Amino acid sequence: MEDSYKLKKVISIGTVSEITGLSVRQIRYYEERNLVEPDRTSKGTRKYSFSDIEQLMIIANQREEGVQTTEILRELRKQGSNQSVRNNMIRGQINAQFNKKN
Amino acid sequence: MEDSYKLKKVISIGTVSEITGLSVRQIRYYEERNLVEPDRTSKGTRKYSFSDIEQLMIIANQREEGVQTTEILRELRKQGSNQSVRNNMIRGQINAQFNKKN
DNA sequence: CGTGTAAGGAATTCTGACACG
DNA sequence: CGTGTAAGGAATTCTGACACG
Repeated sequence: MEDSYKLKKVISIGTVSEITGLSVRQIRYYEERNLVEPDRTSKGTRKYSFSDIEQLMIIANQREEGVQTTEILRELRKQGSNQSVRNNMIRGQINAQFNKKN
Repeated sequence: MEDSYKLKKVISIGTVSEITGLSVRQIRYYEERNLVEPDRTSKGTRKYSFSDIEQLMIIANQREEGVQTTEILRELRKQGSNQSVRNNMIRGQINAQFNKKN
């Protein structure tokens, strides 16, 4: 009836912190490094989707292995691990990019 | 990997209010009338699932038609419109109840 | 580079209650 | 019965910055 539950950005940062085990500081920092892109409410509070949370858990694992954020960013883009985006929208555009760049 | 996105209670009341168009007061009142049952964080703030939101939209429609909360409660229980619960857990128990009471 | 923390302010949420009806 | 609102307090979130490394 609505959108995909997985993609809807409705979860605030404190809850994301609890679920992922990351500190609020870390989550904000990963945004600064363009590893996640929450929505903002009219008053500026961040809202995340379940998909974002999964992305953050991938990031957390990479960080544990000592991978730097810049490296993680590359990998995320290369592998297209953000499957939700690929599955749900602009699939054509992304495919086009794949055909071009790879 | 995790649970069903639809059932996980992670959305705070302000966001639920925006999505459903109901006032925060109304949402709390429907809880008081046992029409929804959010989780509570350790510090007492309510957390709702997408399923709860759908439930609330059903309630909103009923209320617009002038149906009283007590009546809505009966209908919800009778029709088992909370499909997510039925689909995802204690299906056996609920079936048992159906066989008993109907 | 990645993350902690104290700082000050703004916005959220909570409960119990009074109001109207 | 269902919902608005003012009240006071507690907890959340935000940003920019300093710290360590």
